[in-house]
Amino acid sequence: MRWQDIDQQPCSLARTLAIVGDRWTLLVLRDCFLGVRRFEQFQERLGVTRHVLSDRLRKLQEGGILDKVPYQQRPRREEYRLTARGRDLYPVIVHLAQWGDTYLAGEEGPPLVRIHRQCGEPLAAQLQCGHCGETVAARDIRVEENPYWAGEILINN
Amino acid sequence: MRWQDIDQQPCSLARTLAIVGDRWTLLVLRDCFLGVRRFEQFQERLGVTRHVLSDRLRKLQEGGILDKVPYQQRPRREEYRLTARGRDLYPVIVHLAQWGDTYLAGEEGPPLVRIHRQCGEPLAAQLQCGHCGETVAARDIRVEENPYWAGEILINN
DNA sequence: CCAGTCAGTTCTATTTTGGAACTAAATAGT
DNA sequence: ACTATTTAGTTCCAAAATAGAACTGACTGG
Repeated sequence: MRWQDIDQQPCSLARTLAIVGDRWTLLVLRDCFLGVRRFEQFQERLGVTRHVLSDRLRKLQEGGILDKVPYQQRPRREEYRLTARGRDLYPVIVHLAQWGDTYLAGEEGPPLVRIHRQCGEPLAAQLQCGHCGETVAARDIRVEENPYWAGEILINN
Repeated sequence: MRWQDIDQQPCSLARTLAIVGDRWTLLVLRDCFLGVRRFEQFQERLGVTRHVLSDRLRKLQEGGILDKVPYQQRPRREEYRLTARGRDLYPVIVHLAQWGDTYLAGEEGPPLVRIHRQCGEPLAAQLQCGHCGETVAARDIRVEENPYWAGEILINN
């Protein structure tokens, strides 16, 4: 199977990765959440080739994650801003970054600290169940299959 | 900059993506969390080429996310199991999948539902601050720079 | 002896990426 | 008027990664 056909699968994760799962894309989103909006600034900060950056920004736009909005006329120039849908990916970015903070940081410690404004402490990100409010670990979850795709997705061995 | 040098950056997210940010890798992890452990099963479920699968499993191993453990001798065969570090990536998988459930599912609805055993309801994943227990959105976070890398990471415009 | 299982490796063709140069549409300075 | 500068790209080619298929090795079971 070609990667470009991955969005044809029913799996929600596969479909999401069809938009954000390419090389560089999640780093582009990292910078979006740090306030970066312009092509030149993405390019300089990431070190990605302009060609690839252009492609990724277009895909993020098509996926409804970024909006391309003009910030000046004459010459017309546009910048990229997170949509509401895009902001919903924040937990993904935070958990990936926190995993790196925990397991991959050097002696100097992590380069950035995320402070939770409400409590003033560094954010210790956890997965929470919106229903009961409890903190959730992998083993607390049981997976049920949508009967429509019965037998295709879960393993039963 | 080449993608393979991305782990040289101080950014924790970049370092994490050096391990899990390649095509197919997060889908391999999805299957790990569904209980898949064997090469043939990953290959059949994902449709990824054996070559690439072999490469990704090796990188996940080297990154401490999977353990390769023998499940039989004669002929010796090995399977791949999530380590504790690997299980810590569960929130990433859940949030990516939930984003797809929300924005990309077809009329039939999402293919899988994750049930929170403790409360019996479908998981509505949220980002929680481990300090105060509150639910966190992107705008609740302020970012501070480690003085060691002063000026290199944040934008100040 | 032959077919089958499992976890890969090897091979070639196609696709994607990296690096550099180039373009377009202006503005600012000399 | 000419030149340099800014910004957001596009174009070109070489190098690297991926897709698809076949092949290997170490067995087991009939």
